[in-house]
Amino acid sequence: MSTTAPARHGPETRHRILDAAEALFMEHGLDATSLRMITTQAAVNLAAVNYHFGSKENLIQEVFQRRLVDLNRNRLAALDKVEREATGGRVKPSKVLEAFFGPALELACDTEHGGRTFMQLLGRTYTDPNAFVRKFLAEEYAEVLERFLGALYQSLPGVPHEEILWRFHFMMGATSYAIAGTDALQLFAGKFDDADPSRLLPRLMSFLLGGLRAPLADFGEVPDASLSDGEGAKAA
Amino acid sequence: MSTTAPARHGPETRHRILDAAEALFMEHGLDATSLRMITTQAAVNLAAVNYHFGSKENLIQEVFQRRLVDLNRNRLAALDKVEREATGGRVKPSKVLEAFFGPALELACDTEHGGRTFMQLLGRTYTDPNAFVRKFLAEEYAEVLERFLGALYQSLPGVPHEEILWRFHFMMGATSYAIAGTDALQLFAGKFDDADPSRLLPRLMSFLLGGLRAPLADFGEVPDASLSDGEGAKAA
DNA sequence: TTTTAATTCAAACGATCGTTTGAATTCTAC
DNA sequence: GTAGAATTCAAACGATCGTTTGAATTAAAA
Repeated sequence: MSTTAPARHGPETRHRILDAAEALFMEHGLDATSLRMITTQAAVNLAAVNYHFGSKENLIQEVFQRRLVDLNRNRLAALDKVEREATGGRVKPSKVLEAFFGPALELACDTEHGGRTFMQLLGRTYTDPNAFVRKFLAEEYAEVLERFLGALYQSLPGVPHEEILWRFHFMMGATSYAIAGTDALQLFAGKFDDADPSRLLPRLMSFLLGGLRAPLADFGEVPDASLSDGEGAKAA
Repeated sequence: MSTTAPARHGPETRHRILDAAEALFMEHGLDATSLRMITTQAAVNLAAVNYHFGSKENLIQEVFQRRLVDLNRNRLAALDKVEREATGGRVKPSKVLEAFFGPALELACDTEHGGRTFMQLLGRTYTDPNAFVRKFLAEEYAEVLERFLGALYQSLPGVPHEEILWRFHFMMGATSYAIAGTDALQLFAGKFDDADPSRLLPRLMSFLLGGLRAPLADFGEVPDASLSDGEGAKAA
């Protein structure tokens, strides 16, 4: 008994609130989810939220940070690995994309521990108009975005940075929708035979690489080599 | 005077409410926008909303329908034109995409009559978890989606329909984010030198075509011709 | 002008929201 | 066991929400 953790209620209550909030935020949205819905599902007292988190806004922030810290750390670690193993200091664009979108899709495949739920929530939160949500999401992504954009710039020499920026924006959009919209958007309802996220990765990666390597629009002829990395689009 | 419309208050009040609602829904989201905010900005009485629209839900629905009816009619007309002018009954995939995404981006360029505001609102509403919003959006898109998917199937013979479905999903995601996220998402804040929507169309079209024509992921070698339409990606 | 319908208006309704309070309870330390 | 901090709890707070009401005002019809 002396080795087991003391039966303090605090941490356990916090976790139950975070889990319930995550699921309900995903199901109904941030605004439409009340603290009473959360505390009821978590089987804790209503006042527990303000006791442990201070406010609903802080709770929202912790729901996202809990997962985003790990996700972005995995992304940076994957980028480190890619750059370390780069032949001749030249990193393939496809490897950079895999380092960024791979960990996200991997988390989206985890249906056991709520990873899928969270990624669906995150995808739709990117466009949340709430000022405070946008602010802390921007802060959470600042470092990762800076590193990956720099890596893409280096891996695509000669391509204007602004074009890369736009295409990375497009890719984040396609990915977010692919994850968040699978069953959230009913437009394609009944059309997808398998919404299995594990089959999503190769499909999406192929699409993203095709988009990244597409000829530039407004500019003159650009050598294909500068937009290609010599590898087929059969992503991992 | 006899030729001018009678100075009835009704229609004018309706329009002012719809315009104010559209702008505020875009700025704060559907839930976070109260009827009091709307009627204050529209300079009409609070009860006018329930008098003219019945409920907030009906108001939301009319805000979207007012623009979507025209947008989707333009899309279908563009597809009709493309199919009519097709050489040998064979429609190029790029033409189908232009018929779908062109009118949307065109509307997104209209900053004078709120078209841009509406398209930003629409883009983020695609992932709204509200059940009733999803339902009427799905109804509004059902016919258009059916026609364009059929056109894509015909224009890409040999490509599994499920793959086309996924890629169309990816394309809608990239487009929605490109429009809705330009200044909604602060992740790229200060990085875009020009967020001019008119320059967005060629950029986006090139990206989408590149993604659509990318080699399939899980399947064996597919002849390039089946994914290409012989035209460069320098979209209109 | 008189009648009648359409529209606007100030005021209030009940419900729900996030948050706070202060006492009751549980755990930790001495 | 006792003191003291940590946590839980039922209850209430003020604010805001969408909606309704019924009278006042305006427009159209007679």
